[in-house]
Amino acid sequence: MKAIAPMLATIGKELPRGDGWVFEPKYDGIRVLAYVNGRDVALVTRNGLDKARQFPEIVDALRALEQRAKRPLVLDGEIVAMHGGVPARFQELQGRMHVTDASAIAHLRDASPSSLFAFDLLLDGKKTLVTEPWRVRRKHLAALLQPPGRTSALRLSDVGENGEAMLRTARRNDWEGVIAKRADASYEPGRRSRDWLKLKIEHRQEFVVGGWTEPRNTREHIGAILLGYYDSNGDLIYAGHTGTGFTRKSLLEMYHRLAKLERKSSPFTTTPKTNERPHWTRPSVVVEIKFNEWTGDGKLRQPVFIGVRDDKSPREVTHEPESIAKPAKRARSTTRPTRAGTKRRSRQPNYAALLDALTDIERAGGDGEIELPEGALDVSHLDKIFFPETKQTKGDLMRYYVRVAPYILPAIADRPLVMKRFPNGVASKGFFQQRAPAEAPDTVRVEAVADVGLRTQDRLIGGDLATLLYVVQLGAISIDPWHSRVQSVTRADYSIIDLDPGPRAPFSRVVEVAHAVKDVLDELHLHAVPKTSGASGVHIVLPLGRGVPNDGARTLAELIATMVAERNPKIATVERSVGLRPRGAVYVDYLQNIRAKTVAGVYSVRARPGATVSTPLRWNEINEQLDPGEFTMDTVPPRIEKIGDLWARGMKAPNSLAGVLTRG
DNA sequence: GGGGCGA
DNA sequence: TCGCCCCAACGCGTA
DNA sequence: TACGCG
Ligand SMILES: [Mn+2]
Ligand SMILES: [Mn+2]
Repeated sequence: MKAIAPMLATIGKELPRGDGWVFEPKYDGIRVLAYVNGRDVALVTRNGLDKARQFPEIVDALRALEQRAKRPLVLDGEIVAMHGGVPARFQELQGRMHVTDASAIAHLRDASPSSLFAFDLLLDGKKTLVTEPWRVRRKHLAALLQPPGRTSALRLSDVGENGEAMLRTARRNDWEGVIAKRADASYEPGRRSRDWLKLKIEHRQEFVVGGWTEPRNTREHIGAILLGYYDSNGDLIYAGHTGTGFTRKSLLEMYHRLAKLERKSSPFTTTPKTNERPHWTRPSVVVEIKFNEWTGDGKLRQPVFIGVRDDKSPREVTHEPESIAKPAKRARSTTRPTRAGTKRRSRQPNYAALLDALTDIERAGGDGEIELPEGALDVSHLDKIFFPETKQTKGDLMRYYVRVAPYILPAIADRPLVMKRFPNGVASKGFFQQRAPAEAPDTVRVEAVADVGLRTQDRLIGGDLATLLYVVQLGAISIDPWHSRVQSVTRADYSIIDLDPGPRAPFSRVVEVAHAVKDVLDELHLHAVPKTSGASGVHIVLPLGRGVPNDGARTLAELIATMVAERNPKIATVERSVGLRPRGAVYVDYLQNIRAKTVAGVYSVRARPGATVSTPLRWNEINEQLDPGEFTMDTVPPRIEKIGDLWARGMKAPNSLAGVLTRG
């Protein structure tokens, strides 16, 4: 098949007036022409690269189309990352653009699926459609893709006649913009035509990277990349620099990419002055940049790195004219001045005084400093609502952990902590953090913990009050400790049977399975502490002696879990495939007993409405009346006062594994 | 929540 | 000074 | 060796 160059759009400055225009979303992905015949599928980018290998699901869909149509086809469209069944932003495609490893491609196909949104048809069998008006081509395309697939990797692009409405939808859904097309226009391969208008609602375009600057402080590899575009004389004009928008990974990738291209002299016609020491490169990497506006002197305001584009050649990168975007409005600041907190002195942890100090700080504006046995700790935003349903604040959470400190601290002593942080409360999205922040005060315990490979990673280690309250200050709601201690991360000191109710399993089913576990434990002469998970499950935890490797803990849990599942196949399963589990069964998960895996620790609050707590139980409390929702931040401290620390009591004596082993 | 970064 | 952005990633069982 | 799972 002969290669065709795609038709290109001109930047539109306003919505075109008059009839005869149609409007499509500006899909935010990779523009490709799809060549399909009985033998082959090619997905050719504007740069002439074939991306078929990277997007097998699209190739399969096109093959299936060819099987039905039984004729060669050439489609024009955009490869778009899909997120929850709807088109996502270009960033989501990043991970797939450059992958060449076959197994990685196969994995990504499901992990981050993509679709080809077809918006034009250039060849239909022997019939060339490029000279036909858009209207006719669209009709052929729609007929070809009948019925329109909604879940497939090949979809018909949206189109509408109402430009205003399409633009509103675009703004609401955070699209990049809208493409206006003349309904009676033919397809002009390779031309940037005025019959297609690109209406951009945000400032975004490609730039050529001409170098990078040294990082400052704790930043790694690269401070900022230096950006430019070509003017009509072929001069590379410096347009600004940006260091935001990178993940740790994309920053490292950019560094590797640029380091290979380093050269002595600046590629810019006029060498820019940079804040940090510059490194110059051959101008061959093209990046997509989002920015607020062009400044008066032709620089970018607030540029943000979006991704690398290898589907555009550097020479194509020019200063694109303004479209219909307006500079984003500055959001009003919501922070308020900080106030000095109450300072108190104590060598011993004086819990009552600490509770008072936290209350004072919360009432006095939320920010302050507390005095702990390990030293001072800054806290802030204690008045922020973390649990909207119950109106409990970050201060409430911190006071809870102070109250249970005598019980939770020994339980997490020497254990690496994984944080799931919710700086804005349970209603907003949280994020995991493994690494100890570089800026952690030296009152908190940070240690270099051996990784799986030959490296180490700085992690927070539990056991003291400063570290506990520091992670809460960072927005961690639950406390998630490793099953092993820093002294010996390869050896677990407890083994966990994790009862996870399936979607249709009531809590009473969990109770039944917990009983079944208890029966097996009794038979094997093992003892364990049951606790609510704080969510909808139960954890049953067996203390181990020293010297049990992680896989020993797993094997023990596996043995018990398997026996439980075999004896109670209707209500308990160890089947890992969700689809194969019996309806309403409880998943008896023994696979949490693995290095660096965590379950919510004992006495940990969970990031769920109601601030429920993972609470140790007496076996006789596990009955039909048990309601895990009763154990909350408010009810657990008085419960401990009343019945004591069931965890410490139950975990004191390690199990003897002799009986288990002799059993075969 | 807090640091790096841009402006 | 403010606004924006990032902040993880793997071993296992099954086929 | 790949895929789904937590
Ligand atoms: Mn669980
Ligand atoms: Mn689980």
